[in-house]
Amino acid sequence: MSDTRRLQVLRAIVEDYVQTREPVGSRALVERHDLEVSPATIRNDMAHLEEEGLIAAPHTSAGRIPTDLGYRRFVDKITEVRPLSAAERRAMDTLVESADDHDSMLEQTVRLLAMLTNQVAVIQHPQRSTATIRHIDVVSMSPHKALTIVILSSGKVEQRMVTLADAIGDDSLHRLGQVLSTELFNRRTSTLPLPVDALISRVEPVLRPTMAVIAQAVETILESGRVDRIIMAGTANLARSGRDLGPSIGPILEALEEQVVLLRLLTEMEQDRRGLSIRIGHETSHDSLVETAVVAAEYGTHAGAEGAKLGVVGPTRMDYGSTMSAVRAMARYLSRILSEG
Amino acid sequence: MSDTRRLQVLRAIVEDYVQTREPVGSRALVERHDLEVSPATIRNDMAHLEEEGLIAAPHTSAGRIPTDLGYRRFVDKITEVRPLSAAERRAMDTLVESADDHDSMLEQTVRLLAMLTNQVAVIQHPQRSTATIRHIDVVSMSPHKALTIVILSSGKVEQRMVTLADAIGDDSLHRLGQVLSTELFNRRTSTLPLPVDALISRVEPVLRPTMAVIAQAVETILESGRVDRIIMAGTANLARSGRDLGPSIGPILEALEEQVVLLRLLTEMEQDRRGLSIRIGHETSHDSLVETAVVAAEYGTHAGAEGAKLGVVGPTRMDYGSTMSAVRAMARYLSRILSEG
DNA sequence: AATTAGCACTTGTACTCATCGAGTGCCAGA
DNA sequence: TCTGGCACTCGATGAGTACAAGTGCTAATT
Repeated sequence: MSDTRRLQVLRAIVEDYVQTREPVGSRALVERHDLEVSPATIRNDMAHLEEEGLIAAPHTSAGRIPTDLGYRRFVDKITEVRPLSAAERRAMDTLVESADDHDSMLEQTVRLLAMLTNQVAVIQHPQRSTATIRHIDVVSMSPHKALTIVILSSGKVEQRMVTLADAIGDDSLHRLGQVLSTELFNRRTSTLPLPVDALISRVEPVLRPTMAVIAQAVETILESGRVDRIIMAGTANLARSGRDLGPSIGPILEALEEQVVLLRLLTEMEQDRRGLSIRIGHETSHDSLVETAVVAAEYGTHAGAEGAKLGVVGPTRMDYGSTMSAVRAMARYLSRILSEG
Repeated sequence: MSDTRRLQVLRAIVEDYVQTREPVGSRALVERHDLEVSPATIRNDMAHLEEEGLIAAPHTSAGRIPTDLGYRRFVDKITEVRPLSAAERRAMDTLVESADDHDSMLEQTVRLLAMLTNQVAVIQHPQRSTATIRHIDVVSMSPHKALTIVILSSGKVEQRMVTLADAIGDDSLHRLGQVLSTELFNRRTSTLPLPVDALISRVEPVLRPTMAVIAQAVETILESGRVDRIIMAGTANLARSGRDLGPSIGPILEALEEQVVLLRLLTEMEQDRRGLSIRIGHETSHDSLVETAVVAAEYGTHAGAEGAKLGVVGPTRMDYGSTMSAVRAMARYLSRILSEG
């Protein structure tokens, strides 16, 4: 009773099903793959696999399809992470050229990932906790409006408009910015609250109410940096693989738009030894995602530090091999670019 | 031959069809609306309307459904822009609270609009041509990296990372920022190219190569401001109204992700006397949007100036009355907030 | 012990055919 | 100008049938 053949059968079932999107039977299996045994033998193996819960038959007289568990074993034990094709690598290299600012970098990345995988791609904004304050600027916009701008070591630029009680001149505002810059330089964004009183005492009395307002704004900016965000691309691909997802693409889109769900999922997911995190079907523990799988990888961190993830969301019936390779390559590529500068 | 009754019939057909999504027949019509005539009379009217191309029968023995032209007349001649409900108004008022920076303001707006209308909402980033430069900052990020930041009068903040050949100190970079700020203050973003040579001559020789790089970055930033962008929300709503759009929601999503299409469409659309722009079905002159309608309105401009638009995209079979009112109210509301500061 | 051939059985799919009902168009009459 | 009546069209629905794919099991084979 060769145990290895069973795995071979499972592999064949997954591959065929992924390709044809139809339940696969014993006859077709021996024909398409060079298993040197008869259909009857395969049937026995399939019966075993079914007992183990790795495959299931939608109807008595239909072939078998992999269960979530079946995909899981396939992913864990069988499939190899495929190397990237030349074309894919080339596509990635064009990315760096259009790398303007930090945000659009992420945006380009997620688009490319969506294109490469033909699926919905998502990327998490990097956690900001390790970033430090690089510079703070206060610019007058109108007599009673000022824009507070915080520049972080990660290259991210945050802004917030504040309303001032008094009309303050451009110069004075600018000075406030300088004070804030000096006082808070290199401070971790995660260490809150700010020493607002100390900051206020650094400026002459007439500016103090204004300083209070602006320090408050800075604090709000830093505060808001804690809630993560997600960028998404390729939702149209969802529709394309619509047949795989039943008529239920509505709920899926909703779940994706509801960034909270995805964020929690992404942060919960733990990387395996290959540097990938995968959740299949019910493993997502979210009802509207039972027919989808999430493949993700961390980026931007050197071993250990808590990092943000990027990945794709697609039907459980997806080509795991190439998806996994694309996601991992993308994560590595982005990490490299980000660390380079 | 009361012409007004015909319009009444058209209105009834549109309203019933929008509500029931089923072809509406003469009998149902007289029952549901208090037209004080017999079905036969209605049939005559319908025959006329069909001749005019306002309605059509999917099959010989089915009721009628409005054509694009029918919707068009309905929108132009019949429907009234409904006032907002109290709940809707309340929802809008909560918006201003979460109004952090400029970008997230737009983002919140488009989300709210999507929620209110249960449709896909889009918003165009404001044209920047009338904006002026408010402040420019150069911040050192690492020995050979600097972040160039441009703050515009519209409240928008743009950034770009540049690589420096020489290692330049924080102070020197800051001075470059000051020079740029002073020289370019209040300059229109649309007047390019920059007087790069003049700028360079303003700083001591040792900083000149650096200034060249940074001036170039500023120019790139201003340049890129010309291409508009679109923010979208509520794509999940597309799926919900899937039955109205046939199985074709894939192409629609693609067209929406392809921002160019939508951008051109939005800018082409002209406002009618009610302050609304509407394109129905084929009027969008885009194949994958033949089953959709776009309702948009300008925002952020005081009479005449070229402005950006916001709007929704939904099935032609939509509730035009409430959609129109929501879009217009949203545009006005946003305009007010933006002008207030 | 593993494999195979054969066979009865299940069940979803495709197809045909008849029926039904909603709705029309048109004509004749009010 | 409107209305009642009527013949006609055509999609939807449901029943019945044949078919094909695929299984599980048993008995024979290696």
